[in-house]
Amino acid sequence: MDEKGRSLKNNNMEDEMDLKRGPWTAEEDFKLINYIATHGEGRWNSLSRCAGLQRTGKSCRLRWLNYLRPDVRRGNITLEEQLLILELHSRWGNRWSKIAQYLPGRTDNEIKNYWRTRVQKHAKQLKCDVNSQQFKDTMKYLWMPRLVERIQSASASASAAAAAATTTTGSAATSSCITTSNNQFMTYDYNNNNNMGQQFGVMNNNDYITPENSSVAVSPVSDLTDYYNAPNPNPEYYSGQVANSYYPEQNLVGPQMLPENYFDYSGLLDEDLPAMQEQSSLNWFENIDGAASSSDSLWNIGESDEDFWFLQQQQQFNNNGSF
DNA sequence: AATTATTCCAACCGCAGTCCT
DNA sequence: CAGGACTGCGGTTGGAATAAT
Repeated sequence: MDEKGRSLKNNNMEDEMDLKRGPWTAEEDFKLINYIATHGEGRWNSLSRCAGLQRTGKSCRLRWLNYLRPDVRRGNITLEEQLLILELHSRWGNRWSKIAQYLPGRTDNEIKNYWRTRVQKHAKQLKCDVNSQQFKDTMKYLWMPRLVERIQSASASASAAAAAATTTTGSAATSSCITTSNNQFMTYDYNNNNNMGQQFGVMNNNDYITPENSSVAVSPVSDLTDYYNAPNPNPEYYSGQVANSYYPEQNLVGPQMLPENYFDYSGLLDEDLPAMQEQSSLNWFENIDGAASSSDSLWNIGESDEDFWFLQQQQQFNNNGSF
């Protein structure tokens, strides 16, 4: 047995050597970092030997990728990251590495852990299977809109604070926009009290350029309120048929038909994702971190309140058969 | 304060696909 | 082309930390 009490199955020649398992020591980390700094990564088995580590190549690779790599982003998963994880998981399922590609600095392992510990926990609390339609609907119609609401709330607070700090006397923001690196944006219409009023959509950067012309902004854009309130140019945009084309695995007809102004991610297209990746970071995550820190995680801080709220909503759903 | 339960996450495993000789 | 080595992925485990009793 190893340090963690696991049985040591020898499935290749390397394991028959006296290789170390279990937690890495600082000395081992140091050796690995130094070696990679000099020689680069890859060829993990030989790397392990050459670096003087009594570890399998696999173990070295994992340690480097999940922990030691300089661009590994540590700390709580932000609200925005949670939102993206939920969205991408609904799209791709347990394709953790694929999902991780769109959360710069986050590892597949971390996302997988997040899903198992946080999301599955809530499915358990609701006494439903994490893969059930009920839970998927709950995520789509309750959690994700709720997350957007919280994100917008946090960004609105940040904007207000920033405005106060600069003693700017602009008009009151009635809506807020988070733009991403390319042409993704999330918006919440504060004139619409319906939680389902949030949307994901696509706009060109030409349409909205942030004050700093940065790739990202969390800023009041009251002048865009009309834009968001305007009838959608494509009426089918919100139709069940269109929704079904984005969520083909779900039969969104009848009682499961999407509510009007449902929480729509249709603007987040697969072909947009590589562009997001190219930006090397989803700056909107970075930008909102400070603002979101007070409500760091839906499932962390204030968790009991969220749980209560969530269970209430779920109960309502159970009573009414709809949200 | 002590004990028990729960949560979190680093590290492991087996498997499948790819690369190399 | 075959077979072994390597790499990457998703699933699982178990110990440390934290919360609840």
